[in-house]
Amino acid sequence: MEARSAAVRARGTAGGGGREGWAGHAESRVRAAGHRASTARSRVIELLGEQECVLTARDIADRLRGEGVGVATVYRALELLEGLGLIQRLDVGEGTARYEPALPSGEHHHHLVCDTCGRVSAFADPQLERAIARVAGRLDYRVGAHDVILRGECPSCST
Amino acid sequence: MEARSAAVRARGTAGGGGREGWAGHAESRVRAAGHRASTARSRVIELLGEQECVLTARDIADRLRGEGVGVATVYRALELLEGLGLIQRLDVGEGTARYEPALPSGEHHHHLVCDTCGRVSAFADPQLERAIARVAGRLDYRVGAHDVILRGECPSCST
DNA sequence: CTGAGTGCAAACAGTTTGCATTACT
DNA sequence: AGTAATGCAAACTGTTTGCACTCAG
Repeated sequence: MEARSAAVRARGTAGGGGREGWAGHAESRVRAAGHRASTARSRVIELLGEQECVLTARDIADRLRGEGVGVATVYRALELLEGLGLIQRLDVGEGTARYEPALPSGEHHHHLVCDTCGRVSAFADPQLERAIARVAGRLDYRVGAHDVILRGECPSCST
Repeated sequence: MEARSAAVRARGTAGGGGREGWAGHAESRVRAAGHRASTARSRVIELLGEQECVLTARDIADRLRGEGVGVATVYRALELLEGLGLIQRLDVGEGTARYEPALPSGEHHHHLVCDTCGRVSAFADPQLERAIARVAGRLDYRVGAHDVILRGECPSCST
């Protein structure tokens, strides 16, 4: 079995991959929610859409600073996108939040964090999802979402 | 099925519950690792042992300030205890880490976070553990630990 | 005595917020 | 023109660190 995220290509604006679709989708949802189409926010969406793996706010801010986009704007954009359910925040515990596009299909994955290099990768497993759904049903709790984080050593660090 | 943590009573220094055992265990492990038995650190351990649910560093610092224990010491104690595997850090994403005793038996649970009141509770589920073990085995990754967080609305908030 | 451990305060990192300015609509 | 959105810088929050002092061994 393989870590799913690796299968998603980061392709700039060219290809027809799933993420390009996401950026467009996000843009129109933001529009539909009554927000203006500002360039700064579009850059943030674009960047998130191009990326195959999770990005920190700092990653985004650093790469957009050259284009005159400020940190505050990045955070505000992320806040908006998260509020609309267009991105998902991931907290692996090093004090820095990471963000990734939430696919409209609802299809999602979970994360592997390397204790050595800190890199975050992704995996998906339907049986795990089923186990979670089952336990969520048992509990006296209205469960709406879930995160699973596996920690250990990635292949390149364990050599 | 029930949220397990609720079954663990917080009983001060009186009873024979599992956590009292933990405090003693932790204290001797710290000793064995070559550290002195300072009062401040003992207070932190004691407090963690009495508590039935996760505590933030601030919770601990606030409650120990009266006894002259400083914030830095709390963080240093938590760092040490985590390094020895005696406590487990939990990050639910609001920027504040939470800590709870790690039982020597290796027995552990996962957490429910209420999106409304922010309260954190616990649950355990052997089948979920099995599902995680299975997926961990499949992946090309040396998985050493895992966290599962379910988010939603707790019974008292969903009324 | 000696140094591990401490408390305080200053330093830090990530994130949020106030406000004057910019630029979609 | 009107106002959402921005950029900057200052404010905040949680955590870490430098340093002189204390107390367990």
